[in-house]
This record gives sequence, C-alpha cells and structure tokens, in this order.
Amino acid sequence: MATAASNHYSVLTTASSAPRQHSESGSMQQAAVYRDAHTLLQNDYTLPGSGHPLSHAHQWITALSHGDGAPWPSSLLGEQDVKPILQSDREELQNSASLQQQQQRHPHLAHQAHHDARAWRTSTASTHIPGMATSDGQSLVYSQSGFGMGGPEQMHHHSLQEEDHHSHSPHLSEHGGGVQSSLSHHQHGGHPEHSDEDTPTSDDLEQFAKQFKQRRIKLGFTQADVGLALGTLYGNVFSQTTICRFEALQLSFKNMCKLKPLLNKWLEEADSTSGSPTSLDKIAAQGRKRKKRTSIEVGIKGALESHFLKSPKPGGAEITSIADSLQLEKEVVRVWFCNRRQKEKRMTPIGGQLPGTEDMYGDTPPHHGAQTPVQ
DNA sequence: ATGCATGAGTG
DNA sequence: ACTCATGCATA
Repeated sequence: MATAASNHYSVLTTASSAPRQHSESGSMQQAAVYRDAHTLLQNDYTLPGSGHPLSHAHQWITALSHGDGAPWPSSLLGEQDVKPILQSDREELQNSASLQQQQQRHPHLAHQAHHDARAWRTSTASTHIPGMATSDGQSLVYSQSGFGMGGPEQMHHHSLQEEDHHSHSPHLSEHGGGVQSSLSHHQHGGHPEHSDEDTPTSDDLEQFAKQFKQRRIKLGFTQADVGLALGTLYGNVFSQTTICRFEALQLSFKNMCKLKPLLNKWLEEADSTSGSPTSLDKIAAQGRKRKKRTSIEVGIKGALESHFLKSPKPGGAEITSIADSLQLEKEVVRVWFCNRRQKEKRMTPIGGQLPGTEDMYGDTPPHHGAQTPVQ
C-alpha cells in the first residue's frame, strides 16, 4: 500500500532567512534587495489583471506566513547534490525517461526551406561557434565576455513564435508549445531594425539549455549551486529541480523563456568568476513541513493512467469515485491528475506519444487559434 | 532526475 | 477547482 502516512506536520515559523552572500571576490556580491525582481519577472507574462485574494484552505498546511513582506522566506537548502550526474534513475515504467535530454521538440515555426517534419534532433548538430551569431535578429547576448565552449550552435532563428501577446482569453491556456505560426507577424512599426529581446524559439531554448548544462558542468557547479546563485544575483532563488528541468526542457515554453535570461546572466557571471574560491553559502534548511510524499504503487498508477486516458479531467465526483476504488485520498488523486496534465504540456512530451494532436483534451477553447503545443 | 505537493493567479 | 510555476523529498 501506499505509504500514505498522515502525520501532522509541525509548522515551524518561517524565520527570516538572511540574505545570502556569495564569494568575496568582490564581484557578485549583492545582499538583499529582491522581491522586486520577482514581480518584474512575472510581469512579463502575468499581467496584473486583478487580484483575488482567494484563500485556499488546504488540509495539510494550515498556517504559513507567506505572501507578505517576504516572498520566499526560507526554504533554502542546498547541500547534497555535490555529485555529477551519474545516476540514471527513473521511476516506474510510465515512459522512457531515459530519453530526455535530447528529446523531440516542436517543429513549429513557419519557416521555409527548413525541415518541416520533425527533423529536429539537434543532438549532433552542427558545430558553430556561438560568438555573436545573430547580428540583429535576436539578442543572444550570451558570451559578451568571451565564451569558449564548443557547444553546438545553430542560428536559424525564425522570426518568432509567440504566445502571450494576445490578451488572456477566457480559457486560453495552451500556449505550451507556443508554436503559433506567426505568418507575417513582426513587430515592425516603422523601424527597420530594433533588436529587442524577442521571444526565443524552441530551438534557441534547446540550444541554450544544452550549452548551459555543458558550461555549468565544466565550471563545476551543481544544479543546486546555480539555483542559489540566481538568488544572490537577482533575488530569485531556484531549486535544483527547476534547474534540472530547465536543462532537460521539461518546463513549459513560457517558463523556459522566463528562466533563460536569468540563467544566461549567471553563465556570464560564473564565467568571469571562474577562478574564485567559490564559497558556497549554504543555509540550513528550516521551516515548513509539507505532506509526506505519497508513493503510489505501480499497479495503482496503471489504473490512474487508464482513467486518465479515458477522461483527463475528471470532475469532483469522478475523482472521488476513483479515489475510492483505488483507496487513495481524493486529494492525492486530484493532484495526480493535475500533475499528469501538466506533464503533457511540457516542452518535451513524455512517453512516446505526443500529447494532443493539436489541442488538449476536452479543454478545447471555443475559438482555437491557440498555438498547438507540440503539433 | 522525477514524483507528488503547495500556492498564486484566474474563472 | 484548474492551471502553472516551483520545490521538497525521494528513487
């Protein structure tokens, strides 16, 4: 059975975490001053439409000082993970997870004379020196200080590929792939050239992710280190998980776009301070307890899978019924479905099956026009 | 590296 | 109640 141990989680007071400081090389030393950066970032996508202070009472965590002065008070942890990637871990058999890292991508992009089909597979792509590829198309600013990695780099950026320009539709949500063939879409307004930070293409993201990982490893940093470093640099701390997912392109397109600039910046920093003592400050983890991770047995998972295939979005009643038949908590089942759906929206699809052919399950908006996530 | 989980934002 | 960004905990 699942180790669904329903314990009580002692809610510790979220002590204010001291701003981390980094090396004393006198370069990337920045104390506090975040929390603003966060907003700015999100600003990019989530426009302040309104604020509904909806309070959701969750069963497990009841009290949690959050969302006030301190955005992400504690929860810093960093430790472990001092080892390079060596393990080829994987969960059950839900899919071939070993394929990640160089999976498929979306073709998208209505570019001509390019591989229309899914010929992506940049794996052993060409070997171009990054340098300053694009002279005007995009601002691939990485490597202004002189890079040196011999990562593959292709500069076949396409005009663009957007997703979040049109206002939020009622239930628009599929922007995952952000494929949207933007035929004659350009931001021209009269200026012949204006290199603004346009949205990277899926190709760019893939390339960057790969390159990023290479550099990171060469410099001897772990994913966790990067996550913390981002915190000291910008104030946005990220976990090893997120960095990992970024490298593996396991985030939504939008999310990838958001993180790229940050990681890019880190890369530059790390490059310049590659000779510093790298004093990693690790703060002891403290605070918040969360529900223990429920382990769902493979058999149960299979059953859930079946249900998922039938109805990806079960209603409350159905969830209850499923939970009942599988002897799981309703909440667990609900979350499982949420996570499952989210997986389908990642940049790199799982399994061997592409998610929707064009739209997600019953969530088809009235007027599509949305971008097919993975086509 | 990834599964299960939380919470903000949105409807 | 769902989506989406993120992460703790764990394999």
